[in-house]
Amino acid sequence: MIDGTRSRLIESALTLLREEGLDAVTLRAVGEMAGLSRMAPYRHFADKTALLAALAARVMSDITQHIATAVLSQGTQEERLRAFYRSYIDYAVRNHEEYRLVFSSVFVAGRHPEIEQGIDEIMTALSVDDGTGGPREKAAVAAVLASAHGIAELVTVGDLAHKGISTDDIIDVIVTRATRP
Amino acid sequence: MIDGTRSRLIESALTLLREEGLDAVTLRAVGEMAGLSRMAPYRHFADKTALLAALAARVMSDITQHIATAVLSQGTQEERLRAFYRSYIDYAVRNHEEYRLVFSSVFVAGRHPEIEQGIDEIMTALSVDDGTGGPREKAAVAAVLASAHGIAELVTVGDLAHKGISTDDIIDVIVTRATRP
DNA sequence: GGGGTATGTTGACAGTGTCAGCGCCCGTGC
DNA sequence: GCACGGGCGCTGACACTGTCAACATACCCC
Repeated sequence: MIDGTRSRLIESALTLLREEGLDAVTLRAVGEMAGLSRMAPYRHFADKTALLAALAARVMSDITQHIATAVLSQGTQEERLRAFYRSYIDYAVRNHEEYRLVFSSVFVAGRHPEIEQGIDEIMTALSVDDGTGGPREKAAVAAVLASAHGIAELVTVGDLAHKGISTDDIIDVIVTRATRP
Repeated sequence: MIDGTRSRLIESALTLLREEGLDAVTLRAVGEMAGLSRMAPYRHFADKTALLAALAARVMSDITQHIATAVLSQGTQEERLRAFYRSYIDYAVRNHEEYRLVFSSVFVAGRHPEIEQGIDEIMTALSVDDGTGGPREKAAVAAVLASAHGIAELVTVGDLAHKGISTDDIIDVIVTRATRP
């Protein structure tokens, strides 16, 4: 354990996020839950945004793991792709408070390396076949991640279920197109 | 003009959002910019979230219009699809502060009808051909919107440009697959 | 032992969303 | 003509937030 207090703070924040939502993640509450004072987080994070970025990275590694186990048990390329979409969206819908923190408006591109690294890891886990990765392959992987994320948000914000649109149908459309010879 | 003050408040909020970012959209600032006091918004919106939802709806109609003009000038189905992706992502990247408000974590599925209606409108504008819309067609339309949104967020949060992944390549992968016979 | 660094604490402050309560104006019914 | 009620607006007050400053304590190296 390199820095026990730091990770204890992150775990406290994660618990608060899961049990009471993003609004409940205040520096005071995080400090208290970790058995410390309200200003303690400042010894480990520059400010609240930095704590949230670390929390987001923590969540992303959770997502990556959740997906990895779901994908690994599958055989064909098509099955793996389908399992990826299902498990990704499943995670996002079930834990949408923490999921959406990751893409929350507090983060700006190029300013939070840990988040971008998390995205990298998901992409790497996704591109099983060709580690070489020409620009075209990279783009294909990005397309998969992008559409998975898009579906997840459309479901949680746009309430697709009540529009008579099934998540499985969307996945089916995409996977069928992607695996067509 | 049904309710002048209400829309003036929304426009003030939009100006603040564009010029100073989401954090600058406080009830006090909005009221002041509209020439009113800090509590004035409460006569027109239940609370701050309601104001933000109305603002999001306002932004969505902007997006819809921006896309509609870009798509209309195109001929073939493939060209239209490509124009849709380009203009959607272009808007999101250029105005990402307001764009991401729409999918911001303040909104929960099923609780903000104006936002869901906005999503409906974009989808309707998208499905030019078959207004009939079987479940399969609806899913296809949702897939397009989802992937466009996903790319937009991956670009603004994940900083794809610095990973050597081109937005145009992603669009190309998707459009090619979608329009393949 | 002495000093420096890492860690944690309390005090204070400006800014926020929101509840209460008060004032003004205007249309309606008597 | 006038009381009245509702729509619209205002200020006062409050609890809560992130954060700056200043101070305390523990530990390590010389």
